[in-house]
Amino acid sequence: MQQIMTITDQSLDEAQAKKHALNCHRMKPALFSVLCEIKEKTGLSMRNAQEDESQDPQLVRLDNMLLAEGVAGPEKGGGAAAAVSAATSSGGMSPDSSLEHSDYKIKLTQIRGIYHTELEKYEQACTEFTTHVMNLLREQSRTRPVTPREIERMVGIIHRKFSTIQTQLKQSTCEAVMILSPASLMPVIDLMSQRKRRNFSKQATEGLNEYFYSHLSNPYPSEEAKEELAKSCGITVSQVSNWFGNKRIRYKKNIGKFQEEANLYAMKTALVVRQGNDSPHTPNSTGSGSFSLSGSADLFLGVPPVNGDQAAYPMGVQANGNWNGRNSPPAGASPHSDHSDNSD
DNA sequence: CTTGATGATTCACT
DNA sequence: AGTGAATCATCAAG
Repeated sequence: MQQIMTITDQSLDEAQAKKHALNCHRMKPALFSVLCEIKEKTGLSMRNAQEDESQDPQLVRLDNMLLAEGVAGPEKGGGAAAAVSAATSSGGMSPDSSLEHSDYKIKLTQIRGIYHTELEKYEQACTEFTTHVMNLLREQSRTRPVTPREIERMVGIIHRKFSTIQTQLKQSTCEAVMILSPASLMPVIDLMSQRKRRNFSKQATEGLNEYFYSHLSNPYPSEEAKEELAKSCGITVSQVSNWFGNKRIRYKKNIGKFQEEANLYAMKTALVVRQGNDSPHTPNSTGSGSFSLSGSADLFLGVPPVNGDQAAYPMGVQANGNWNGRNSPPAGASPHSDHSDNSD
């Protein structure tokens, strides 16, 4: 036993020799059975039987994003040259905008290249390390009991450790692409000053607006709804909160201005509802419980386009623009305040 | 450059 | 903690 414990202190050759000697030692079978017994008693083999191999949601998200940005997916051609040709031959684009685009494409290709070489390195290192550990364990199984399940578990642990590295790689790649993509062209200096405000994508704004106007009587998404929106729009939950905060206040300040937009989204949502079945966003959080807004509850399709001045406001908001009973400024008009929910 | 739009931040309130 | 309101900072169009 002492020989085994001190084996790591010796030189490699010495250790190899000693190992061979130990393997052939007459006491080896006895030692093996003793180790088996110890193991059984301590219940080591039973521990952590559950092997939860669920996919990391963050990794999935990053994968999707990289795929969408064209960094992950299948290779489109051969490097920067292909990128340039792709940019120049991509439909009817004006010369300078295609020039800008080609620059962007080149940068994207660079990122893509770095990403792929790093990913390759990562995968190689991972498999190398895994096989190394497996070999070690197999080797050890000659002297101590090692079940296949244990090897499997060890491999799982290694993979999980490595996947954090992978996540980091993907995350930084995403960041690089994000910095690159919005303005198509951006000096590298901007890496330092990330205080810039960037508009959300059209898709994101549409998603947010859809929710806002289809919940106009109570545009306060729950935490759950915020998360869902954040996911579907590719922004963070706090950005969703910011957006709704801004939207509520700006809507309230100038309802007339938003009338057109409101009608547009009401129409849109009505169409979706009419087409039935699961819409991409959360069902409803109006509190009224029922799902019955087929053109009545929150939507206000009947309102004709108002030109600037106030005529018929959506029922969600009262004349002074209150949703809740929150601090209500000098109302003056009819204090018809109640829960504006369920406006039918 | 000006101006309006918009995302973020801050502060007070409940 | 969530929100309204004011404000700041940046973007984008003219």
